Amino acid sequence: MLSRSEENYLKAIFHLRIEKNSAVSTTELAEHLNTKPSSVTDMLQRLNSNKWVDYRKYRGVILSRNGEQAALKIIRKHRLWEVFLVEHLNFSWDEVHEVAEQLEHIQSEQLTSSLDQFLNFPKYDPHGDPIPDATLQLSRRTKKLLSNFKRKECGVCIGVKDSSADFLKVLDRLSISLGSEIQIIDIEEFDQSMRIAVDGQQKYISTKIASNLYLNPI
Amino acid sequence: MLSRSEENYLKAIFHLRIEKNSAVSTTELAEHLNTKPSSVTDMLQRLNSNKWVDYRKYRGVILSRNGEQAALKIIRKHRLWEVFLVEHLNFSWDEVHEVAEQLEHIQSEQLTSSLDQFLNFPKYDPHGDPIPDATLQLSRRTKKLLSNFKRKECGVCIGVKDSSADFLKVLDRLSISLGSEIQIIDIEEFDQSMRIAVDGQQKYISTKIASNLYLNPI
DNA sequence: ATCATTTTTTAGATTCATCTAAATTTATAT
DNA sequence: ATATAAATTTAGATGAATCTAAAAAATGAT
Repeated sequence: MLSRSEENYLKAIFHLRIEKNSAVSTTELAEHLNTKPSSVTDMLQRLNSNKWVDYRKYRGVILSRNGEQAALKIIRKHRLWEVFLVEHLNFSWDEVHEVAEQLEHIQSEQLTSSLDQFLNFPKYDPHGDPIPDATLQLSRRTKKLLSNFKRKECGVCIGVKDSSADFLKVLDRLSISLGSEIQIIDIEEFDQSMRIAVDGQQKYISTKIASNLYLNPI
Repeated sequence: MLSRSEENYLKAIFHLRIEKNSAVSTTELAEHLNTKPSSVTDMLQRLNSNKWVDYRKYRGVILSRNGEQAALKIIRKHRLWEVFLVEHLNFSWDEVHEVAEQLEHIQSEQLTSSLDQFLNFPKYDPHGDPIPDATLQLSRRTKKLLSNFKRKECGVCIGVKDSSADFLKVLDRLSISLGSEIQIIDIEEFDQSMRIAVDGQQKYISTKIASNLYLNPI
């Protein structure tokens, strides 16, 4: 069985791999996990010899089939718990992450599947990220950063790229949440900042905000 | 902060202390925690130097004020999660323990108090054990083993002494659950086995069963 | 009160996950 | 192409939590 630490490594590799689409480097992992490159090397050697990852000295690491399945199981639990916390325990979307980081390590198939059922088999978590189903399949839908939209275009908010508490609080202040309908009214040539309508209400937003918000184009 | 292992020691000391009402010995702890006496000694020395327990060489251990509060917090979480699992995720009362053993270590005041509220501030868990409230106070009520009842006496089932899955399954088979009204019809002189009525239905039960079932006398 | 038995502690080793410092390999810039 | 910088790995150490084996203390039976 995987230790908690091994689980965290697999999850980190999974996430970094998606962001970059190439093998994940020791340093990246170390930064992501708040640890030192030398510790990462140690762990990668262990994970490699147990066939959870494919790791080559100096060349980075990718998940094996088993490692990917393991990572998906953890992500499934993480996101299901996030839904539970937000929908039933009144957590706000910037408060869930830390607790879900702990809950994702609970080992019980029965718990995971009952929770899934209790929540009515949700497909997306409170940040709009897809929840792997019981067979570990992920739903996919077109998502485009708001910053890539043009004047007059429209979309529904379906997720965030940066899910830091700071950013999520900004969105709360702008009354932007999952499902909000957003239309681009104008884009400032000078700095690419945008004037948008959120469910009809006009707002000004910076490029940084626009480049962290995912919309599903209408 | 306490490690998971330290938390388990404090909880074990708390439980064993209640059963015995005297200082808890190294060997008892080792048995309860499935570990070796020498490991227990090590841990007790650490817990002692951090003031979680009062431990004297060769004399056993009791919890300090802090240690007791810490133990109660863990027990509170354990029992709240048991209620959640049974009432909302359809776990049976013999399935909850193992999962609750994991969930009790999740660190989040907000989670504990929201869960408490979500469950409507339950006072007892699915085995009838009292749940410490937010101030860590335990409800108390008279409970008497069924084996100590006399002919004709009556009571309501409020808990079990042995909460092993095996015993709980026996109770399920006898349709005895928390809240069941039980009357002693007859006691066999020879072996103290009992004929009882459970919510009106007559059943035969062994002394061993009777001495593991708590009733609140009517 | 003494000795055998039981319990407990100490000493020393092991594994996991981490660290720092040094060595090595790869990448980059001229 | 080579030197310098950056990234990575290795070597050796540490602390938590455990173990086994040996030593020490407490208990209990005569």
